[in-house]
Amino acid sequence: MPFSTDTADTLIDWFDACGRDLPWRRPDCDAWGVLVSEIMLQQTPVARVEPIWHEWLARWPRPSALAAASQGEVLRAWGKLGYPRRALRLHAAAEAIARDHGDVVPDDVDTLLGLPGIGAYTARAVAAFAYGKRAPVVDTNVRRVVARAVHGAGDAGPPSNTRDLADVEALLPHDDARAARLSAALMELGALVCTARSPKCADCPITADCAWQHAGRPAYNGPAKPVQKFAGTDRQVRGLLLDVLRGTDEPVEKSRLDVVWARAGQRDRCLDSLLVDGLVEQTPDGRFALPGEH
DNA sequence: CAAACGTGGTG
DNA sequence: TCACCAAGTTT
Repeated sequence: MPFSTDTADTLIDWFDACGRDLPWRRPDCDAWGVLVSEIMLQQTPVARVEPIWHEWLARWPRPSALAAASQGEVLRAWGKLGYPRRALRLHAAAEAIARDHGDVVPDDVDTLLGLPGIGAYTARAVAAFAYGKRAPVVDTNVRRVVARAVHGAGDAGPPSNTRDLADVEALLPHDDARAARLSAALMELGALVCTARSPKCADCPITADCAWQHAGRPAYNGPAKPVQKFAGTDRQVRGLLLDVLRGTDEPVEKSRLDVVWARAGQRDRCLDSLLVDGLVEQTPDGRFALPGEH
C-alpha cells in the first residue's frame, strides 16, 4: 500500500525542515562528491566519514584526479574508515569514469551498476541524490522504515533485493524530483527518528499513517539477525597488518608485520589474502608495502 | 543465499 | 563489559 500524496509531502517537508546539513547534500556538491560520500558511507557512520570526505574532495575534486593517484596514496588517505577494498574499488571506478565517461559520473542506474564497488543501493542513491532521478533507494534505514510504517513490523526481516526494491518503488511519487526528495527523506527518517534502538516516535512526522503504531508497536518476531564477531577474526588481523603499512613511507621487513599477531598461521594467511586482494604489495627485495608506491 | 569484509561509538 | 549498530558489495 503506497503512501498517500499527503504522507509523501509531509515527509518531504519534514526533511526540508529537519534533515541534516551534510556537505554532500549542498547544492555546490557535484555527482562526484555524492559518489565518494556514498562509497564512504557504506557500513560507516556519518561522523567518521565527514572529515575524510572533505580531504578527498579537496585533494581529488574530479574522478581523473583520483585516478592519477597511486593505490597506496588512496589507501593512506582512506585511513581507518574500514573495509579498505572500498577505496581500491572507488579508485578503479574513477579510472573507468575518467576513461570511458568523459570524467563525468554516469547518471543512469545500469551504467552505474557496471562500475566497481557500486551495487544496488549506491547506483540508485547516485541517480536520485546527484541527478534528481526517480529510483528506489533501499538501504538499512529505508528497509526499517518500510517494515514499520508500511508493514507494521518491529523491524525489517532478512533482505531480499527484488522484494525490497518493489516495496520502495511503490511508495515513490511519479514525479522525478519529488521521488528523489522522498528517497532522501525516508533514509533520513530512519537515521534520525525511526532508529533501530529506541525509535523517537514522539518526533515522527508520520505517526498518524504508521502501520506499526496502529498495530501497537509489536516487537520484531522475525529470524534473529546474525551477529558479526570481530575480535580474533581475520578481519581484525588484516586491519592490524594494514595499519602498520599505512604508518610507514618505506617498505617494511616481514618481522615488522609478525609482531602484530601472535598466531603465525593466521597471520600469514591474512598477509597472503591482503596480497591477493591487492591491498599489499611485495617489493623485489621481499619487503612489504602499500601497492603502487615502490 | 550465506559468509567475508574494518573500525569505533554506544546503551 | 560487550553485543549491537553504522548510507553495502562481492563471491
